[in-house]
Amino acid sequence: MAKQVVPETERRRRRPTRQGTVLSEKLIVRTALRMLREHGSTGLTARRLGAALGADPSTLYRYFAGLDDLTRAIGEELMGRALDTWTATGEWRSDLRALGRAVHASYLADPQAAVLTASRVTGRPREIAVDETILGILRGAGFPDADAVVVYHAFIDLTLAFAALDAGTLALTDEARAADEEMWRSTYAELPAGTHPHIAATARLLAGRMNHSAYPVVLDTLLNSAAEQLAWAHARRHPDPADT
Amino acid sequence: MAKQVVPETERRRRRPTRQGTVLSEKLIVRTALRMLREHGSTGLTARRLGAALGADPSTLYRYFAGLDDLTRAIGEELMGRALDTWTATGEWRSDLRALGRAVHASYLADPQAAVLTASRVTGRPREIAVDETILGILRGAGFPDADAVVVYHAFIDLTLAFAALDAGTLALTDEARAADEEMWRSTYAELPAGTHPHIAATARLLAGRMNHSAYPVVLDTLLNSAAEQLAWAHARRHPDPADT
DNA sequence: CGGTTAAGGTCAATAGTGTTGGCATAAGGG
DNA sequence: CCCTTATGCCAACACTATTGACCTTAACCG
Repeated sequence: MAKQVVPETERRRRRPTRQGTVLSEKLIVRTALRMLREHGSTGLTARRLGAALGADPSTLYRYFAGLDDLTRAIGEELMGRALDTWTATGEWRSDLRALGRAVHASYLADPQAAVLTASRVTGRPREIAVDETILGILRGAGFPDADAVVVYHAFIDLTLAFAALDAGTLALTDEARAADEEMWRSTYAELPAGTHPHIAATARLLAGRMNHSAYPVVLDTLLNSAAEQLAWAHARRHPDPADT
Repeated sequence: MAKQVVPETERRRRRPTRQGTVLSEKLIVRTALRMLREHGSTGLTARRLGAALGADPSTLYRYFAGLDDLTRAIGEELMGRALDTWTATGEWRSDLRALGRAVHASYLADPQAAVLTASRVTGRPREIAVDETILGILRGAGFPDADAVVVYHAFIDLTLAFAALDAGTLALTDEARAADEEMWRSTYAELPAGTHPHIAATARLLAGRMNHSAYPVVLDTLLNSAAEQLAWAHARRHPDPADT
């Protein structure tokens, strides 16, 4: 059984569960997100999700090919949320910055889910929509296709990579985070200047920095570099007589 | 049992296993890396590792507090390998670039292990050594402490984030990768120009790009930006009369 | 409406997982 | 050479994802 999953759009009969709830992909994904929030990034199990839905765990396999498939659907949901909070202004740089931050923020809003999904390509509609949007912004700004593709690649990978990394620290349980911070204080902050002069000298500054994400800083350097690249490409096509 | 683990340095008695092998932290970590390479990033299990070592699975708990602890030790091993392949030249930019690439390469050399460890801070000696080295390069180059900390933070997070992301695609089993690439061709490459004009227009270029890592490109933009920052900081302290 | 079909629910079972308490044996210090 | 105890093994527990068989009932067609 459960070999083939009926696509959500062709689903016809909706039999209520023994406990009364009527299932749907959306309900399952939303419940899964809640489970992740409540029980941590390893707390999403078929049994637990089934119990929360008032359904047998095996029922999930009528909607998803496996937990892996469900995971991709969760990622798609996060991408969709990011796209929904974003609006275009027409200025390519601020549009890209806003879009990157929206994706990053959307993942960080559900860190436990982000940990599971950020490094996976889903190939689902809203993810494709994000890609199309980014390429559209770049090409609309005048980037030659070859340059647009390079910037697009760096932009999307950078954003997802930081989403995964930053979500990782947020997703720790309170307990684990406390242990981590304690570890930090007891090792990094206490290193003797004799063996580790540079860490010792900057320990105070480090403590203030490491709590924040480096994503905004790196994103801006990428956008700056892209802007220069665009200027060159433009100059090459419309040479300024004063430059010769 | 297994509540407290004896530190490797204080280990005295080494009783051979029933099948003759003599255990050690190093041997366990190396064997774990092999298991990951052979069986994928989810293929490291206590039972399997025990079998490969010729020991009972529970014996592992005499060496590590849990599989989680073992995972951190694996990350530490990858960091150490990166540091071993790197040598300083004294030129801060090329040193940083080489170090970043060494870490990135070390993780990608064991992608399945990298997936498990790249987003975790171990706090172990060789990881700290890498941090100390980076800060040393930056401060030695003349970066004021505040700037050095910002660049350090961006540098290390960028490197680890891309290591995790890029390892993720490399770590897929041949089967899963084939499915992924097929998915890519059947969705992205086939999107009609009507609904997704920008992806359609650049599909060929994208296919060539997405196989490579965006890390080198982004790393260089970060180093360029840092160099400018350094020039400004330097100019502020030694104003050039010609600039006024 | 009434009959038929199969979607979509449940149940039970399989083969795996991390982890721990209890026990035994042999290594190495005194 | 004896004693202690570190370090190995065994058995058990409470989990996990997933599947095949079964059964109920929703929805379509005449």
